[in-house]
Amino acid sequence: MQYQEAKEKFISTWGSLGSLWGINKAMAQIQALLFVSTKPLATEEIMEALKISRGNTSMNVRQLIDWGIVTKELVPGERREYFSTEKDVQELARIIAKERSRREIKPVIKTLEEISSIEDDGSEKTQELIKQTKALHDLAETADSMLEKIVHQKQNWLTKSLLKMFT
Amino acid sequence: MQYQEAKEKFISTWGSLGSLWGINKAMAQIQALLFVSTKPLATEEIMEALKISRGNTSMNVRQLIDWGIVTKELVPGERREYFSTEKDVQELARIIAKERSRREIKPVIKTLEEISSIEDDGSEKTQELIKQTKALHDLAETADSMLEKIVHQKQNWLTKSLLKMFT
DNA sequence: TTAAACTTTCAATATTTTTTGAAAGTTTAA
DNA sequence: TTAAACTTTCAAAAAATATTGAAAGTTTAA
Repeated sequence: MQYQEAKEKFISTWGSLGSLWGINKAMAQIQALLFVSTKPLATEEIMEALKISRGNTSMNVRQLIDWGIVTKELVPGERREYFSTEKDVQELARIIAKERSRREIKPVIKTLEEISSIEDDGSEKTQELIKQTKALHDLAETADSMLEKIVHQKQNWLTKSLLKMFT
Repeated sequence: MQYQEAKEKFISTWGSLGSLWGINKAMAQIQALLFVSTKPLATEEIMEALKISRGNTSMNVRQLIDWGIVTKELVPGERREYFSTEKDVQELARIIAKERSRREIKPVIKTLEEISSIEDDGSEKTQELIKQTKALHDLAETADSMLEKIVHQKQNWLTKSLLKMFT
């Protein structure tokens, strides 16, 4: 496998993986492209490399910036914007974990809380609903607080956590 | 909020959450319905409750069985099949973690391994590709082995792991 | 100012994913 | 056997999601 092939394979693998971490294909591919690029890229270069439209590039780059994964690089004397992504995988993982918690897990916890606190009319089905939503609520809270604590450790959190956990 | 409303809210919340753990809406809704049901349900009852077609019900129940989340219950003297889901949330989480690792993380690790082991021609861009895919590969491996170890702990793994990790 | 060089927006279009429903398949009891 | 009671399959349709591209907007330099 040569460079070009390997690079394309990486971008497409990472792209189709987008759904796993909750972003769309183009967004994931742009991030992948920047991730292995040796220098910041401009809109035009991204369009060219991924064969996607200007509009698509613009919107998805904006979203990546929203997520805090991509930053604008201003090159002195140049008008156009260049983009680069966080290159440290652990930092990347921290950002993603934090955003997913905020965007998805937290709202679910809130909803489960609401549901599990409906009035208990004593019927078996109501009690089952309360019991099961409470159990899920507790699981979600535990998982989220785990995520949160992980996210607050900066350096080498994953490795450190692993060591603590299994020694 | 009354029982029926609460139940519907639970099913729809859980359903739209499906994407978070990698399954489609109908599948997640069926699981949610069974999760708060006080007894196993037949195809007809699921169709009725979720207003989905027979074909859709059949295929998604089958997938849930594939995942190991739902089991057939044979009621003596009845021909039709009844279905129920794992009711213990921790066991549920274990099954999901295990399946996602098998279906998604493991194949990605393999691909990253392939890409990061291309021949180093000495050029800057090749070295960057190798370096970055290696970093992702290592992160994915660490995360997956963490998941794997968690998954092997049976009782109260989440709580136990948390305690170990943050004390 | 003006206009060139860029970025953003969004309605229309294309693509992907999910769902339907009717036909085919299977199982069981008589 | 047969036929009733069920389940599965899958091509077509619908729904959801992503993408395009041209027009509108913005910024900068002269």
